[in-house]
This record gives sequence, C-alpha cells and structure tokens, in this order.
Amino acid sequence: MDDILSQVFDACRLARELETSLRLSNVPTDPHYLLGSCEELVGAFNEAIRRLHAGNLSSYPSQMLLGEAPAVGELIVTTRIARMDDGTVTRRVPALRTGNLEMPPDDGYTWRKYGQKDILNSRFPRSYYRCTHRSYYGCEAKKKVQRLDDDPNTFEVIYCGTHTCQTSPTPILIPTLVPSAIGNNMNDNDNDDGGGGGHQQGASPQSASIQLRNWLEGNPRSTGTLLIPRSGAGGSTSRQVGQQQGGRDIDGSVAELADAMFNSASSGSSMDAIFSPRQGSL
DNA sequence: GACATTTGACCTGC
DNA sequence: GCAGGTCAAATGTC
Repeated sequence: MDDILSQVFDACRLARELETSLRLSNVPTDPHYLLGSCEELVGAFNEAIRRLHAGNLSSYPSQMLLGEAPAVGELIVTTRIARMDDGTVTRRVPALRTGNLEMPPDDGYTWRKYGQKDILNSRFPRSYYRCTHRSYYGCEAKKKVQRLDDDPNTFEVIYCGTHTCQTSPTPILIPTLVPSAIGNNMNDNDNDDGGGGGHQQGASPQSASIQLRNWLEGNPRSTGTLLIPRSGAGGSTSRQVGQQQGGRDIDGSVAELADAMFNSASSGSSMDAIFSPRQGSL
C-alpha cells in the first residue's frame, strides 16, 4: 500500500509543481508545456489507479469498502451516517490516509472553527465549526468534529442545521484553471437548487468546492456512502477548502483540480474524458 | 487589512 | 456544580 500512497503523493507533487510553475509565470503558458504537464499528471494518477486495481484494495480498512465497488478514478471515503430525530446527522468519516490526520476530510463546505472543547472521557477534543458564510447568508449550518477514542483514524462529524448559503442566486464562476472538471456537475446542480449553488467571491476554488459538494450530496445519499471531494494530500493542511482569505484563493490550485478530477469521475463528468469511464478492470 | 484559528471566559441546561 | 456549547479577544497567516 505504501507504494500506492507514494505514487499518489508523487502525482500530487507534480500537481503542485505545475501550480507553482503557472503562478510564477507572467507570460501566457505554452500549450505544449501545459499539455505535457497535464499528461504527466494524469499518467501519475493513472498509475496509482492501476496499482489500486492490481489487487491492493483488499488492504483497505473494511469500513472503507462498504457500499458499491469503486469506479475507476473515484477517491473513496465511506462514512457511516446516522440521522437523528432532531435533524442532526452524524457521520463517521475515516481520515484520509494521504491527508492530515489532525483534520477531518473535507466535506465540500467551507467551515470556520469557532471553538474547541475537551470532552469528558474523551481523549480528543471536540472542535466546533460553523459555516463560513454565516455572516453573509445567515447560514446556520454547524458541525462538531471529534476523533473517536477507539479509532483515532476516524472522525465523528455531527452536522447541525442546513446550509442556506448555497441558495444564493449569485451565479458561480469557475476558476479558469478548472474549466470543465467542475462545469459538468454544475449543470446538474442547477436543477437541484434552482440554478443556485451560487456563492460569493466569484471564481474561486471555494465555489468549485461547493459545486462538488452539491453534486456529492445529490449522488450517494441513499447508499450511506459519502465521497469526500478532497484529500489532505491535495493541498491544505491546517485549513479546509476555501478557507483562504477572500480573493487570494482565486488561484485555482492544480492540486485541487486533480482532486476535483478524481472525484468527478463517478458522475460521468469530464473525468471520463481523462480516465476511461469505469474501465471495468478491477 | 482581512480573515483565519486559538483559547480562556461565559452561558445554558441538566 | 458540571459538562457541553458559544463568544470574543488575542494572535497568526497571507
């Protein structure tokens, strides 16, 4: 398994190198260079996928293999979901092995941490988050995140309230670096929330993240399987998606692009144009 | 400067 | 009184 992780890390490293290269470049990027870089990226991820399908899936923790068999290109994180009478939803989310174990896998929303509390008889503190857009949209969504005592690699995430920020009529502008990986899904979601899914700040990865989240919620809700749209290896370490400062995150991270590409695969989106759709080989 | 996290203090319900 | 949840000032990051 380590070699697979190494391969994934390598692919992420390539993505970051490309990102850095693009950021440092003040001149229009050579299409041939871009093509070569993207092909190298895709090749690296494909290699990781190939190795995963070469029989290594059995090394996953059993809880990550619940539900349907993964499609090619899918980043699989399976959760156990419990819906309470009071409207709260509790999810047990395995920490991504390639990510920061101190952080729960991103769920596509943008959260602002407002408190942390040591809980009686718990080894790990509980963190309290509210939607970043509370002040703008009055979004009352909150979540509590706590690592399990008996399984520090698993987070218990308790969602309270629903997001209202996504219903803003403001159209989403996708970062230029993410032209199609998100766009296909965006159309799907426009049907779901009335052309919404809108968010502030125009073209930001945050918007892309919300789009991903919208798609994700529309997909696996009945299966108890949650596809976390982003791995810790893809970018942020101490922050979650989009929690960079306003305007500054306009540079779509190539690593995020890679993640978006990865996670878009199962919906038959543009990922299919990159990775062969459900290649059947497993 | 704007917005993030941290963390001790405060509030509330049991 | 205690534990969980929230507030808000201090501080950090970009």
